Amino acid sequence: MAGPTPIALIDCNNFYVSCERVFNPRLEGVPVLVLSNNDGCAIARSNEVKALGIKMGDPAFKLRPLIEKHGIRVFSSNYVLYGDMSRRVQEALGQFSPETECYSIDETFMDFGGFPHVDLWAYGQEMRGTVQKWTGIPTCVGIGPTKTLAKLANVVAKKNPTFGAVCDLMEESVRTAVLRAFEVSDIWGIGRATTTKLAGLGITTAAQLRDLSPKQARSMGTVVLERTIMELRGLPCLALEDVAPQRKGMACTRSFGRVVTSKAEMLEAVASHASRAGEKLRQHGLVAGKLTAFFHTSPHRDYPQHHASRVTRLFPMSSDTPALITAASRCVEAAWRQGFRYVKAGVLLDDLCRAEDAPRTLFDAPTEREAKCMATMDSLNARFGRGTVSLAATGIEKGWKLRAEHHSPCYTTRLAEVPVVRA
DNA sequence: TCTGGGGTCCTAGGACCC
DNA sequence: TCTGGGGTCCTAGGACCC
Repeated sequence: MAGPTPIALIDCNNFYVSCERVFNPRLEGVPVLVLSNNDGCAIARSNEVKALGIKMGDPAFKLRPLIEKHGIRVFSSNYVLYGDMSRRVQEALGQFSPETECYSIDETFMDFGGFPHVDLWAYGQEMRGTVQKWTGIPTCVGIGPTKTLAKLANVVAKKNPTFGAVCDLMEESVRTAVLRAFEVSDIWGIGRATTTKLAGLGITTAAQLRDLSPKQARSMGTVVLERTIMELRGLPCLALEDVAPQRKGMACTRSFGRVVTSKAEMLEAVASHASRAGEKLRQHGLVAGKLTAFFHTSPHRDYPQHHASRVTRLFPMSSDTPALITAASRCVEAAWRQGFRYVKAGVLLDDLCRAEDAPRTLFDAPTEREAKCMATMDSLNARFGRGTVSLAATGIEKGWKLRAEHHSPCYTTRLAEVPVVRA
């Protein structure tokens, strides 16, 4: 009888930092930090930066002294570049398994079943080598009988150099030894709240959690915790999803580059988010049935706080920018309260479905003309750059737009920014 | 001065029904 | 004194992830 199917997780090391380094080799060996949108906080750190004690999510303004002292190279996040590099990594991985699940921008689950005579550790190394050669991105590989164990193995491969960047936990005895030394808070699916609860039971290692009775887990947590325990025991509860499921919601939200206090500016900002949301819907061939607009003050400040949010149905379901802007503006008008210092706003879309599956109504006959108009706008913006054509409601000045002061070039997707090699 | 953005899943509780 | 039992559907909020 065949054993359990090995699942591999390949994860790019410090992905955003590695992307910047591919095109700027001088960043090799020096501390590099990538900031979130609005240059707000740390979201990717080179090993040198991690060694300085800088944590994920640390606010940038608090890091300024460290940045200067250690000459940390700082970048605004460049999602166009990272997205394109991710696509290239995926392409390189395709040849190593017929079944892969692109789990996030820098992680892929792969079914390693079906080649039982292959040394999985060596196979993992070969895969890493190929990705490195094709894209310049360094990776680590974790292998185990379940997704949770593959994730865990990947963390071990990253942290513990003795594994040589590939950690295979298919062997029960190796697994037990590793689980005993693995902190429960580092397990996939165990966050802060659960860690605290488990600590109350004296559970601090992965091995202890594995040995907790699923019944007890169910009573103190949820079915999610119960599944994690089964997965730690090597019994798969989470399937490899090689076809991406239909997405259920979509969000376009941004912090402002500065505080917003006027309704006129809020209407502009929310109209802009609605406009981007429309573009995203059309890109995916989707329509939405529900729209939420929200805005709020900064929870980190002492000012009077206000969180505003309104939901509205879209009927008929739509991806039409003017329709979304109208709905979003109504929400803002209804929720607006003067006298607060707002720092963030957004538009959320729910009840998504494919445009062709949307229920018809008696009154949505004229959509063809609108669809044509949107298609024309999208193609102009694709050809000449985002924002070439936009609705007046989204504003002209956009003084509230976010900051990005350390942006690297779009090396791989914008012709004018392709790197030039001089002889 | 200054703290991201975009997702998923699960549960409890209310409304409603027979 | 003393007010059923069992469904469904929906939503808000929590927890977690990258």
